[in-house]
Amino acid sequence: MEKIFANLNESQLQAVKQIDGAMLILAGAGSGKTKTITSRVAYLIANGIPPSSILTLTFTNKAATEMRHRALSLIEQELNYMPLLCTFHKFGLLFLKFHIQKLNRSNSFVIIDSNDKKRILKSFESDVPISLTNNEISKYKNNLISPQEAIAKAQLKDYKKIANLYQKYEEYLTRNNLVDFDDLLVLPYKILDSDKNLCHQISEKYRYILVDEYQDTNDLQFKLLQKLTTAHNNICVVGDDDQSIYGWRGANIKNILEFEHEFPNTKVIKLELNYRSTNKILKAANDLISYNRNRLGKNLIGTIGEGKDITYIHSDNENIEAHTISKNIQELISKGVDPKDIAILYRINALSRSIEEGLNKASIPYKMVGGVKFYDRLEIKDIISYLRVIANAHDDFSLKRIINKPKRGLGKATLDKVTQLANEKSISIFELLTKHNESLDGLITKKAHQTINLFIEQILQLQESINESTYELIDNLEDMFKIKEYYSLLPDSLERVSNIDEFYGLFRDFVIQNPDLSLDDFLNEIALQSEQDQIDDQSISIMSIHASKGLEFEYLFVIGLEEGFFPLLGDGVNLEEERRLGYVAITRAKKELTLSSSSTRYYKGKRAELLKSRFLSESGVNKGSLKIDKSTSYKKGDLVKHKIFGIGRVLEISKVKREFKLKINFGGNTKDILASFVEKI
DNA sequence: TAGAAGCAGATTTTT
DNA sequence: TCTGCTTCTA
Repeated sequence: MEKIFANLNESQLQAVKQIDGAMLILAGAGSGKTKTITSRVAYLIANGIPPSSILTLTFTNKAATEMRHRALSLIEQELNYMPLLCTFHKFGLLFLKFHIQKLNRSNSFVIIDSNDKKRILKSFESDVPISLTNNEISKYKNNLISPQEAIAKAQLKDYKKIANLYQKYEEYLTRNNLVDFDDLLVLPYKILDSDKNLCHQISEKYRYILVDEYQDTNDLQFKLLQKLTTAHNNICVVGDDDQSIYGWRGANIKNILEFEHEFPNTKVIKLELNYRSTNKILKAANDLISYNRNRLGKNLIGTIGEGKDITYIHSDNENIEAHTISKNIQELISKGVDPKDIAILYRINALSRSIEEGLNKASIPYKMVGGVKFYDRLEIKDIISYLRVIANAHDDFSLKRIINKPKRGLGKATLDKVTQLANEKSISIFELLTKHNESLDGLITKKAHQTINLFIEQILQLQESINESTYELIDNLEDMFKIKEYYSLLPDSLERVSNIDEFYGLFRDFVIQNPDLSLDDFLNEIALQSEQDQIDDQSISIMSIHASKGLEFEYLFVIGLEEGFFPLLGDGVNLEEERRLGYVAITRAKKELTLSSSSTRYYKGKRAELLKSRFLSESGVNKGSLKIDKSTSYKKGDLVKHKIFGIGRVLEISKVKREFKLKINFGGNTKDILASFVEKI
């Protein structure tokens, strides 16, 4: 027990020691959130709660892994049962493995990732943009709206189309026994919702539920938690409303703001002591976030001293900015600072280019976090597609991806004909090629037909081979299709081939470590795995602010503090969420923070003139920057000045998400403009 | 069928 | 400006 309590402050101790009931732990940045949650798990077990009745849910595998390690290091007794500590999605996967048959589906399903989803949608050939369709389908699913309901509800033409695509997509998934990320939460919810007994049983099983990063839960995750707590009220959530930055993805900040109302007798504990940053950095963060209204309210209190002033750099353009920052970083490194303690953050990935150039010129090695993910790489996706086809030959989608890779002379023309015929017969392509092989006669060239037959033969052979040994599958696959050889002749061959080797190694490891699991299991496992951020020990890191969440750096640079870039302005932008992003960015810094802005920036082929970000003044870093007075109000008839349109008169004032939108008449031209873009004169 | 040229579109993205 | 995808041509 002493080991568990060691190094916990009073509020942390309180959060750890209360076993029963609902609890909301508001954990500010750097306040020892992980320590608290893992100590709590250890404490529950030390108090005789069976590990099997504790469920801890996180958002990332990384968080889950780290917590598992830390919790286990605190648990002193021998465990014959590990407490389940995993991501929401993994939990959904485990649940579906046992219960998906309640929906009349087989548990040999395969998980598809968001790229696969887009490709499937694309194959439906619609004139509605894929990204919109993709998002809307996700929304439908998360709001538990069925395709039929969506079709019935749709008013606009495009939405009718989207609703139809949604239906097609869902049919495609069930037909191919595929499951997307949304399904991993939606389907378990549906099952629990329709089967009260099972719901009660599961809730009884997990009598103690902990949720990490609660501010990022969406409506469905909330509903799922309600189901899991039908038999009790033992739910402990940890989060920080000020760090809610995934609203655009469906995370609902209301979940944390209204937690106390949803779960009876909630005990609220605030962790405000910060063990990460200097007081100066914390003050900037506190000042900035104080401009938000939609928050529970808390302050970060420093524990490690004043520290240095925040540095502010303003440059004429992004190249000078990159140069200056590179120089500063060189200086830090020459003073003996470890490069891995340095990071550069930006709001949008497009800003990385100039910085990368600057770093390259200065010969500073860097690691870009959150670039192309390992499993998203072309060569890896190809091999995964091979494995998928071997696991489930009716996966048309994967089959199409590999049927001409390596090139075997099966082009678009052939493939289109085959696809069309399969569609006509309402069977999978594989089925067409095996059972109705003769129907291809005359349809495609003789050569193509022969090639297809050989290909099918090879796939069938590999399918046979896994019954004997999964371990050798990879070697057989490589022997048969020479994928490495194919990639060794293409650009970036060195990297690609080494990626392939790494993947092969991963596969073999998995088979050795999980001899009972099937190829399906392997595929599902990797679908849920994002890249483990292996931050290179040798180099500094550059990444988006989103990607920096949960990380910390001694020396931190945040670039692009300009109106329009950060905060990003435009359609559907939520200024408070932008501000929370600013808060997340600032609170990543431990020792020294540098904020940087530029007067102009090349973006989408144009050089844009920019104003300094309001966040600079709100955080007290640059008083002279654009200051948006909380009390500034416009009246009809006020004269205002716009950088481009010049002087105009306000005709109308409306409010969009806490921002004022003005209708302004510029010499006869009427325009809608956000108040932050004009100056009152 | 495979490369070359032409063209739209370009926030953030834990799973 | 740069990327990734479609269309064009040998």
